[in-house]
Amino acid sequence: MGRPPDPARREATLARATDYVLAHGLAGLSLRPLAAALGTSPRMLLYDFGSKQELVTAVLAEARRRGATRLAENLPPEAASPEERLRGIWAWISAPERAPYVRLIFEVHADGLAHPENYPDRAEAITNWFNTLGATFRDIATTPDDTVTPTLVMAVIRGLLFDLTTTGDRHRTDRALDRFCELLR
Amino acid sequence: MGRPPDPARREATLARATDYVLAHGLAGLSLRPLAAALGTSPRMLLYDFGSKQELVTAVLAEARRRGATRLAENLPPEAASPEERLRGIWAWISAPERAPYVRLIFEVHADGLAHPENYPDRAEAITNWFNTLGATFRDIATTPDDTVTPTLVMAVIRGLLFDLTTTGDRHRTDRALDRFCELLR
DNA sequence: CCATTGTTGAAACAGTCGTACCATATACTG
DNA sequence: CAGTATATGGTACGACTGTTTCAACAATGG
Repeated sequence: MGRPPDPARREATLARATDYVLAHGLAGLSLRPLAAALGTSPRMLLYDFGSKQELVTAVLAEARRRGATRLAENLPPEAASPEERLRGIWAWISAPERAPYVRLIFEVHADGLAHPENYPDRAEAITNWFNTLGATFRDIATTPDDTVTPTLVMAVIRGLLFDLTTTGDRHRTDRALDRFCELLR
Repeated sequence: MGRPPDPARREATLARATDYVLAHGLAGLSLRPLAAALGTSPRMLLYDFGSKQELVTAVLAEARRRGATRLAENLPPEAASPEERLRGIWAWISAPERAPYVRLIFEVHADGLAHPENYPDRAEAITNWFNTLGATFRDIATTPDDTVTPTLVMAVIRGLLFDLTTTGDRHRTDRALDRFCELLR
């Protein structure tokens, strides 16, 4: 008996909170402004998520879920050559529409360096869909279980993203990827 | 007339504040704990630096200055081959002793993504000594004023640092650099 | 109706933050 | 000595933080 629970409310809040975090970043996140933007109250956020830390964890999980989904939708066909796939992924991840996700990745990484205790599964949590991405390049590896080539490919992508987000110099970063493709041949 | 100013105090405070920031990170930096650790008071920090923001700016400038100095001291000789220089720089920057600097770089980068207004000269401030570093590889460029190859080299280093600081997997990241060296030949 | 369970608002708590204000101490000149 | 400039300590302000407490309201079942 009693009033039936409404799990949909928490889901809806989580989705909109994730939008908010992607738009405003993780660094200065505060319950009151977040609640105001979501049309709810800090009281309800804690009611639904228990604590700010748990809310953040849930938001990051949701963001990761979204990223993985969007990536799966936009992966170049298996049939394409490794180079075509690399170019496709770079074009996708470096597009302005992905900027909020990219920023969040760097924010989480930096926060994880200062507070590792908040990210118990940091290796998986942060690099999860980067690793998924890296698996795409397994066929340019030297041996079947070579993890080194995917690591290098991912490092180039991450490093160029660092550069691009800092300097905004798209031409130079695009050409650096071209150069890497040449080296891979 | 009057009591003579003591500029050395500000310098000493700046040096020790830089130590503190390198040890504790930028993210949660707060005047009271900082002052306590330095044996001074928030009052004096503001007296010497004007505001927290100006103090942070000064600390970052000092950290950058130190990084450039340490780098200059440890640069492999000009005579060495590009590959030897790349390996030397990787060994230097990825050493545990450089971890505080590396963390600070990633923290500043992430903060700059969220608050670009605090880093008016971000392209220079953040990438300054990375660019200095990149200049070291000018001779493996395809043309005299090629900025693309240094960009790629720096991206590999930054990307591998991201990976190493996240996963702690030194073996895999070291081998990824080996692989990059092979590609460069 | 009542009892029960889920939901929500308003307010307060205990703390931290950067910073400003006021007094005082210190070290120098004349 | 007085005069004057720098250097400090102490304190308080106003705004914020995550979280708790208490009360009320809503929707169900009996």
